This record gives sequence, structure tokens and C-alpha cells, in this order.
Amino acid sequence: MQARIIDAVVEMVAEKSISGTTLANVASAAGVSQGVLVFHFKSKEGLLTQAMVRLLEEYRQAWQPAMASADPLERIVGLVRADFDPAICTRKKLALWFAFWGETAAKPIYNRLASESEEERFQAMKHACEDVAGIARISDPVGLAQSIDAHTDGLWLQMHLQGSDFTREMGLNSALSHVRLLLPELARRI
Amino acid sequence: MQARIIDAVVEMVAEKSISGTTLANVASAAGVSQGVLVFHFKSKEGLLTQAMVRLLEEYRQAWQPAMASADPLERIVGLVRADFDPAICTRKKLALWFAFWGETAAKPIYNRLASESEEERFQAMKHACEDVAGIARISDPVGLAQSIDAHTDGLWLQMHLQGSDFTREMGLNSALSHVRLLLPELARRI
DNA sequence: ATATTTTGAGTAAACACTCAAAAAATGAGG
DNA sequence: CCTCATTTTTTGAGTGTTTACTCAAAATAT
Repeated sequence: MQARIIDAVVEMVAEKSISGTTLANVASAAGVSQGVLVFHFKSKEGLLTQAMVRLLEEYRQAWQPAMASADPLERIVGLVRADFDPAICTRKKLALWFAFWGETAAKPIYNRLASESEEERFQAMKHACEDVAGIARISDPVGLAQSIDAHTDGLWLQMHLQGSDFTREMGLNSALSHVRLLLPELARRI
Repeated sequence: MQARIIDAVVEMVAEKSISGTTLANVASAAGVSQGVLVFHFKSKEGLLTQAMVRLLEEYRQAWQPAMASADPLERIVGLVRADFDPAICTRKKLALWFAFWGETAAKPIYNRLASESEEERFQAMKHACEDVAGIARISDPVGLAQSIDAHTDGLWLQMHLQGSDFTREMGLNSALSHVRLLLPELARRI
């Protein structure tokens, strides 16, 4: 039930953004009464917060497994691939990310969740880049990590704005090309 | 008067996001009645649209002048610097960009404006990168342009989320370092 | 005198949220 | 396996507030 409700929230936020998401249309989309939304999630903000929590958890589950590899290059590529995973990088979910990012200035809770997620993922990328400096000549591993992350974030923006003109596959190719460019010594392995 | 009203809209959207921006608090912030908002801008959406138009115009005015240069490298650096211009890259205005990007999935008008602005700027970057291929060995000028744009967009996201921990100067340095990395032959000139 | 701009009280609709009552699930004793 | 008391979940009509927007009248500019 809770999952079904959050599904409906995701649907509504993706379609109508946060200002257009109401208890009424979430309840209608989930096929339940408005009362049950408040019973389970306390408020509209609780509803949206849980939707964001689930989004961030899904995202973490997409990149976390790749961190088990001993090879730092595999970890870097794993992190990049996760950003363009078919389960993660959908039009709907990109719309969700941007909807929440659009509210971070007004709602500290969204900012906290987004920052923590971003930071956790960045630390993983940073460690992988620091480790990869052991097998390739890298002058600034932290800068490398920032550059890879910034690039993928920028591609998300382009995918979000350009719609279906810019596909997931194009994004992944661009992101991997960028990594090859930054790690020419290891390019043949990517 | 119109400018004063749009100032108030910018203030409110930055502080309370789009869902928290109402005719009442915009009117109050501008020191005018609600009626005059509707008289000048027809609707809340008209008000927000004009605020976005002004934001995009300001942005264009920040990068457009640098396109007059005959040196493509100067144009590239000019485009990057514009993204971190003190008049452009403020916390308030970043909040505005993300607020509108958060609504693009729901409101086609914001999507159209954002896409057109993004596209126009990308063409400028692409031409500069194609031209710079004449003075440096560049295998993929379009990829270069995408990479630079994606990187600055990603830095905007980090600045937006991380608040004052990540300053404009840090962003500019990171972006310029990235360009140096991509154009090693011309790095000493940047 | 006429046109433009501004006001502010007013309106209907939409909003998030409440709550008493109904329905469904749970689990212990027979 | 049933019974029934208790708890948990769900309903949907209802509440007060806020919302975007209207409009006649007043103020200001031309």
C-alpha cells in the first residue's frame, strides 16, 4: 500500500511537478482516499520526502554494488554507468530529481537529503580516483572526481531539458568518452 | 514598476520556490496590490515566465559580448567565465534556474525557454570549439563543447546544493582547470 | 477630457488536513 | 477452525484557510 502510494506520488510529481501535486490527485492516482495518505505519511511534505528517500535509495543501490571491485577503474566506470542505468536514468526519475532540486532552496529537508546523497556518492568517486592514481599518472585525483561527477550531472540536465532528443545511450557514451579523455592511459580498458 | 515586481518575484522564488510563491507574497514584497500584478502580467504563470525571460536575457548578456572575439579560445573562456560571473552566478539566481528546471516537465513554456537558451549558448560553444580545432589538435570539437558545458552545469548543481561551502571562485577555478585539461596545448594561455 | 494604472474588497475554487465511523486484519481462548 | 474483542487501516464527508483571479471605483498620467 505504502509503495503503491509512493508510486502515485512519483507519477504525479513527474507529470505535474511539486506545485501541481496535490493530496487529491495523488489519492486518485493511487486509487485510495486522501485520508490514508495523511494516515501513513502525516502530510504532503512527508509524502514527498518519502518519495525522495526512495529515489535516493534506488540510486544508491545502482552504484553501491560496483564499489566492491578491487579495481578502481572498474569502480569509476561502475559509478558512471549507474548514472545511465535504465532503472535510474528515466525521464520520470530525472523529472523527480530536478523537481526536488528546485525546492532545495525553500525546503531544507530536501536539501539535506540531496546533499548527503551527493556527498556519499562523491566520496566513492573520490576514493576510486585516488586509487586509480596508483595505476596511472594522475596529477589531481580530486579534480578528476569532480570533473567526472560534474560531467554526468551536466548530461542529466541536458537529458532532462532536451527530452527524447538526448537518449540515455548518448549520455552514457558521452560520459565514458569523457572518462577516456581524462584517463588516456586507461582508455583502452573502458 | 514592472521591474520592481519582477525583482519581488525573483526574491520570492529564490526564497520559497515556485510552489511557495503566491500573488499575495509577491505583491507584499513589491509593495503593490495583487491587482496590479494581474494587470501587468495577466497571471501567476505570466509573472513567472517574465521572471524567467529576464533571467535568460541577463545570462545572454553575460556571455554574448565575448563572442565578438576573433580568438576562439578567448570565446570559450568567455563563455565559461560568464557562468561564474558575479552578476550571474549568485545563490538567488541559481535557485531560480533550478526552480524553473524543476517545473519544465510540467510547464512546457519553461521547457521551451530553457531549451532555446541552452541551445543558443551551446551553438556558441560548439562554434568556438570547432574554430579552436584550427589552432590545436582536437579530435572531437562537438564532444569538447559538450564536455565543457556539461562540466559547468554540473558545477552549478554543486553550488546550488552545497550552498556557501562551494564558492563562485572555486567553481570558476574548477571549470577553467577542466578546460586546461581538455586543451593542454593552449593551457598556458588560460 | 481621456487613457492608463492602481487599488482593495470580493469570489469561487482548490488546498492541506481532520475525524468519526466503517472495514479489515490480528490473535488468543474455546 | 471458529468466535469475538482489540487493533490497525481505510473511508469520505467536512473544515477552515489559502489560492489565483475579478472588477468597480479611485488615482494618476497624458
